Amino acid sequence: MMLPDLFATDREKIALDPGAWLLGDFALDEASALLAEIARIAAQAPFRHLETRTGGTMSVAMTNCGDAGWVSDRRGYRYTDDDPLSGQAWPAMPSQFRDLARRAAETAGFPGFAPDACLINRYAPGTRLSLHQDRDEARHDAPIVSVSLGVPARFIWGGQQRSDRPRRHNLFHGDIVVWGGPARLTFHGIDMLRKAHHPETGDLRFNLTFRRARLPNLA
DNA sequence: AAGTTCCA
DNA sequence: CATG
Repeated sequence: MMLPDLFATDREKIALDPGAWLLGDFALDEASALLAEIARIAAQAPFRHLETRTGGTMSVAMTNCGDAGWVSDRRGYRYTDDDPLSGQAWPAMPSQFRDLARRAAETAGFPGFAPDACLINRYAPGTRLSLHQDRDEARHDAPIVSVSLGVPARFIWGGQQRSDRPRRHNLFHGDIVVWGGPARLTFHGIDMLRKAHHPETGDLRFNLTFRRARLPNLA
């Protein structure tokens, strides 16, 4: 509707910046199936709280699927082929994930997106993710595709410099944000999650973040 | 600073 | 107590 995103995004396509779009409700029809896949992945590669280089602990719980998974520990940030907890490869990326990410990217003007990594974030009440860039990927020509599920959150959308004043947008169950090209390294984050209830996730929010982490980006 | 704490 |  004409009203800003107070309660729902209602399949709007909102331009955040050149190369950055909020696709309201884009994944709504398949959200239940996505949550079921998350549960299957988490049974194999459990959610865990990663440490940062400086000894802090992230409040967001994370796991991954795909050929590469994002991890943080006292050595820093990087992508790994295997889950450090099990020594086994990360669970395979479900074809539904791959297809959804490709369609969302295409809708945002980035055809041919072939993600090889999907970071899965789980937010409980009080969880936050402070302003950062996604810059650990081997190439930055592929976009980022971010899928929101469950309890709504306040998305912090900054600029190309950390000092740029961020704007904020609500992200609801089924919304997707895509950013690439000139927006690929935009600073972003999530405000502290407010306690709320969603019929499919209880008081939790899940986020799928698709990236191209490794070199080949051929279809 | 993909962290936490403090303070206006 | 919420926000920056």
